[in-house]
Amino acid sequence: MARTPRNTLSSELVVRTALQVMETKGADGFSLRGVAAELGVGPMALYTYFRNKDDLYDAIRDHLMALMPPPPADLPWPEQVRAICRDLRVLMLEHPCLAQLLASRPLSGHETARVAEGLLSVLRSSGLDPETAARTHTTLFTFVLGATTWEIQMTVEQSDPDALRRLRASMESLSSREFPTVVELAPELARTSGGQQQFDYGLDLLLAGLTARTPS
Amino acid sequence: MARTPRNTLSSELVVRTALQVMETKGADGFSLRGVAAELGVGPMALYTYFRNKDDLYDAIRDHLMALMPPPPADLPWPEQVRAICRDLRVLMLEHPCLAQLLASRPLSGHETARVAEGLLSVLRSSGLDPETAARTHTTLFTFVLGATTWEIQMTVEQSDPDALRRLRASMESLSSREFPTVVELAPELARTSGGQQQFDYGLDLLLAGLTARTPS
DNA sequence: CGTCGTACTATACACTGTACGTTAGCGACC
DNA sequence: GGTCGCTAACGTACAGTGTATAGTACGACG
Repeated sequence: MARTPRNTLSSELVVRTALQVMETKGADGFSLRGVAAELGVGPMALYTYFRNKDDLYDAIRDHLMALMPPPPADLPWPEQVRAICRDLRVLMLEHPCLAQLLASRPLSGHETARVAEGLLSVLRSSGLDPETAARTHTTLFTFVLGATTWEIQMTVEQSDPDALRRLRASMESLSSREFPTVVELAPELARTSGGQQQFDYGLDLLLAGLTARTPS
Repeated sequence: MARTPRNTLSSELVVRTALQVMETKGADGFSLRGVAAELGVGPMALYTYFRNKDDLYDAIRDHLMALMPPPPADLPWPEQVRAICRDLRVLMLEHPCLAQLLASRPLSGHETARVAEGLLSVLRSSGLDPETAARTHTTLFTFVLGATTWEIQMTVEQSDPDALRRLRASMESLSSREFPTVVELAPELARTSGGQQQFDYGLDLLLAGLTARTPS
């Protein structure tokens, strides 16, 4: 057997390859065996560097979070918050698997902490007390997570013509007597869902509520 | 072979059993073979009623959405919105698999439309124009989805002592020089994340932003 | 040069979803 | 009442999955 020489692997290399496989085959088509094959290595070789698949997921997540730009200084704090949230959305859109990685596993890792530090310190230095800062952080994070996850979902779905056709069919099967508002607004919902405008609309609502409650 | 008599199955029965399996074994331990076994039937029997696993997922989702209570009338519209969002959160907490079912598949189905109709009609009759109503609906839905998905995630994680221990370890490994705010607020984050209070905090921000922009 | 730890391999197991072809129970019709 | 056809449920099979366990050869170090 043409045994691969030792020390050709490293956790860095495994993570990079895993990420590449994820972006190529999608998060669903991702498998340890696929990564191993890409590396020209047996499936069990990965277990030298990661305890299991979830462990590798965590590493990929942190690898992606490293791509988050630093928060822009020299702006009023609501604008800084807005920028961070937008940056996270953009990163998730560029790497759709990130959405699933963030939603399905608890946060951990150095780079993830770095991003949290950025947002939390802005909130704290804006005058929010510790509890409110923590609550606001969680609210903003889960908002971005939910909104962007949904946005990705929609765009994936609309790129599959078969699924799109079935979705249209199920929409048109709705009685406009039973669900008048849904039928009326279906075009609006389809048109507006997704996109930066939709995201900013929700983010603006949150920030408006937030600035309204902070003492001047 | 003791062949089971014909017409012992029905889509209703399959969905109910599938839901039961999901709540028993968790959404991850769910499998078609598990459902079939529970029904005392071969795996392929399910394909008479559902085209594939995703199709069954959609049916389960709609089955759960049927449990959403009707929106309470005779309240100012922001309170109606609040009630609907809270009801959806409660339903998701009672049936944790619902979170994944909502996040991973496009919406469809009769009961799902019923819920959407409830929220949309409140928004419309509050005076919002069609586009804003649609945007607001999407914002509220994705907020509830993100916040509650995260809440479920946290509670699941905190019930697994092994994962909890590793999470604490990774928290304590953070340098308080590099991440002072994260370290400072870690207790707050752990204490406040999850729970109705956290949910209501975010919901209040959204509603405050919303009422601030509606012409009296 | 010998030895030891470990990075990688091989094999195996218990699963998964589902494509394909078969069979038998039931309702309907003669 | 007997027969036929439809189709619900079956059995088999395949290509995958994650990972437990045991083995093997290579690189570094004494």
